[in-house]
Amino acid sequence: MLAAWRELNAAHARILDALEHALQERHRLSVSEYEVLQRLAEAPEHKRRMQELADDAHLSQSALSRLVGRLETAGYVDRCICDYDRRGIWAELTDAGRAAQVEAEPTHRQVLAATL
Amino acid sequence: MLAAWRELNAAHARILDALEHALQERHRLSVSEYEVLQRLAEAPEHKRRMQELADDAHLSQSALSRLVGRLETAGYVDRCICDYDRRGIWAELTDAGRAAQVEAEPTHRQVLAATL
DNA sequence: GAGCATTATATGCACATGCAAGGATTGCGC
DNA sequence: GCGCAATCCTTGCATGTGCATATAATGCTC
Repeated sequence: MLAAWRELNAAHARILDALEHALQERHRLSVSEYEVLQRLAEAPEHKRRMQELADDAHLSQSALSRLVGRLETAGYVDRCICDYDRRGIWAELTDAGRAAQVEAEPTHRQVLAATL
Repeated sequence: MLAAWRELNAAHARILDALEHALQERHRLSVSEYEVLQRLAEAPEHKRRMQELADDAHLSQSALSRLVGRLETAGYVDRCICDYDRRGIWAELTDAGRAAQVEAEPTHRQVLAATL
């Protein structure tokens, strides 16, 4: 039980480290940032609610809010208000954001292939 | 490949969160802090070099240095200089530290049993 | 043994994260 | 329609983390 947890932890740390360094070095993206771009790329209309993204990325609301803020500053994402529930916010991938995700995808895939 | 990584990530996040909250609530310890106490408890003479502990906990040197600083402040660990290599530092579990680890162990085990 | 690269740890700094609180909107009960 | 709890997001704050650097000790080369 303890051994299994330690193995899981070790594998996670190893892969995350490799991803983090490769994505940062080659694309100036953190793993969480790339993960959000990827989820948006998969989503219908390239849109997703903030709370859904937080769940996807295993982040708190506040952490995700600031992460999307960074992506917005970078021009990768637009925030727009949900029509039928004005509390909600859609994060929507821009063309530049989609391009960045497409560019980073091979790196992501290669690192997984090498470490998983 | 991607799916496997996402599953690994999800499992890790779920278990880590549960451990973090339980250990914090019941014993005022973070997961990394408990992990270090546990490794020290397992070690011969309850002693271990800083670098080894950093590897155990998957932390950077600096993060581990400060973590041991916190454990020292709490009275759970002593730092002592290595005789035959005066650059090296042993972190040594105190009686209070050992007691804290023994007290927290059931929590750790229960959470793993419930989530793993 | 003098100089220099290497190893082991600590610290200044920047930053991402979580928690708690705030502000806005919705929906439910009456 | 009014009040009030619940939901969705943002922000102030404290803190843990990594990177780069500083300090100290070792060992290697000549």
